[in-house]
Amino acid sequence: MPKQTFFNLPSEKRETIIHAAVEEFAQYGLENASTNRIVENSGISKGSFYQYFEDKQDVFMYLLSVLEREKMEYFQDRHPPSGNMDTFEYFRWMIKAGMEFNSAYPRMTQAVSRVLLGEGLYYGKNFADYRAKTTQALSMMIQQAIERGEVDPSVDVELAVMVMDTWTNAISTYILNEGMKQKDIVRWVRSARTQEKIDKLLYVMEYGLRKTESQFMKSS
Amino acid sequence: MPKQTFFNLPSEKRETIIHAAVEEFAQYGLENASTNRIVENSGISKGSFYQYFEDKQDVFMYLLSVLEREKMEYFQDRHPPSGNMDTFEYFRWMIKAGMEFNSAYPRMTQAVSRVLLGEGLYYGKNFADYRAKTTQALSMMIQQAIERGEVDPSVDVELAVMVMDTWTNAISTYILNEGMKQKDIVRWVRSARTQEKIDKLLYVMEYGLRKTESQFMKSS
DNA sequence: CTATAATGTGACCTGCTAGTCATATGACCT
DNA sequence: AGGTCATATGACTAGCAGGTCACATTATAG
Repeated sequence: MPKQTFFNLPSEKRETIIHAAVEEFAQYGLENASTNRIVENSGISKGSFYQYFEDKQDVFMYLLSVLEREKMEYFQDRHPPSGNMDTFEYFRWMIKAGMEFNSAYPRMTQAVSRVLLGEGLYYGKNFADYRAKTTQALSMMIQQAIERGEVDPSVDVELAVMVMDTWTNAISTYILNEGMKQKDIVRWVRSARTQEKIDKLLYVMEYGLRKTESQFMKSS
Repeated sequence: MPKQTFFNLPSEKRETIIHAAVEEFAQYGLENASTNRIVENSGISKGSFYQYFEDKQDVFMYLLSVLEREKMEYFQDRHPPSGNMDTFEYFRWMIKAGMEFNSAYPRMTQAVSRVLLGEGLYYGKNFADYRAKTTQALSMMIQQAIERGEVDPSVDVELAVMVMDTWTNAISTYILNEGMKQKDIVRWVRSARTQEKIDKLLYVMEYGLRKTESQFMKSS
């Protein structure tokens, strides 16, 4: 938490500092953010910065708490349309409200999610070519599946690619991170438990994809 | 690409260098990797490093190409069990083969995917508490849905949480990255096209989740 | 053996970082 | 007025980064 001196500041000055910090984190993430640049861009001195905060992590944690609070307020102001919703309707409503919030505070959200979720899987600058290969291969797979009659021809190919790509990456990340905790990673991957878990994940994806659109059209 | 001098090296020395680089990237990612440390850990001099490579990005690109090549070979050696597979069966087979490959070359894969996909959404060290809140909320949502009879009671709660969490993050990342390209992000988020895209994504997820396990049991 | 080319080396440069601290400013109280 | 305390400052330290370069070593050819 920031020190008391920070909260004693006139609110205008506080906001200038927060603004500079948000821009810095949005652009550079947490590790590569520079206190020097934050200080420059907010027009305070180096010494003052350390009189307000412990370090840059302290600033970030404060941002996180501010965003959390504002999001709570945002959600409370916009009660769900109907009191007795299906859980999935409720989840859908939450996602939509979240999107609205994100687009209302884009830089703030970007700063936080850049740190929490990384640079974003789909938009790394340098590796666009490399990623293009993957998405193209997936795209061809889907098109083939449509030709074979395995997938509804009205399916949005681009969307299906995003679904499959997301799951490929999520599973890969899961295997690496969870697997590194095991003493024998190969054995763990081949174990019935792990295989079943992955099968279920893929089944959820597959079952959703097989007949998306025509069902979707009916249900909406 | 590395310079010719690198390829002239005895293969043992080359592998030592590659090994050190893999470890460095796996631990620190690309931006925070240190050439000094790579040099120390591989027992070569600073000057030599720059006689072999342009810079650390050059090393990484080489790693990427090596991994790509080895993965190709790995997949070619293990032909799919049956020639005439359903596309989803094929995708499932590919994911499984990918898992096998990852667990056979864990550090190498980790190094590359740490750079391409970020630190991994689910395993960032510092924000475990923060993320726990989200997963707990989702967990309660699923349990409630089961009690209400909206979701099959045999559903694996932990798995459903992972599905919902993955999509929450994927959508959030998509909105932020794609939205920042628009001149009016709020308008873009509210547009029929964007809303429909998100609806379809959520529908794929929902339709897959609603009746996962009992169907899964039948089909496997 | 000598001459030439290729490879190896680490001290050194510049530029950045996080964080400190002696000093200066100004507000408020007696 | 003098005294006290919170706040503001930026030069400074120590450390690490990427990258260079004059020189040392080794291999190859004549």
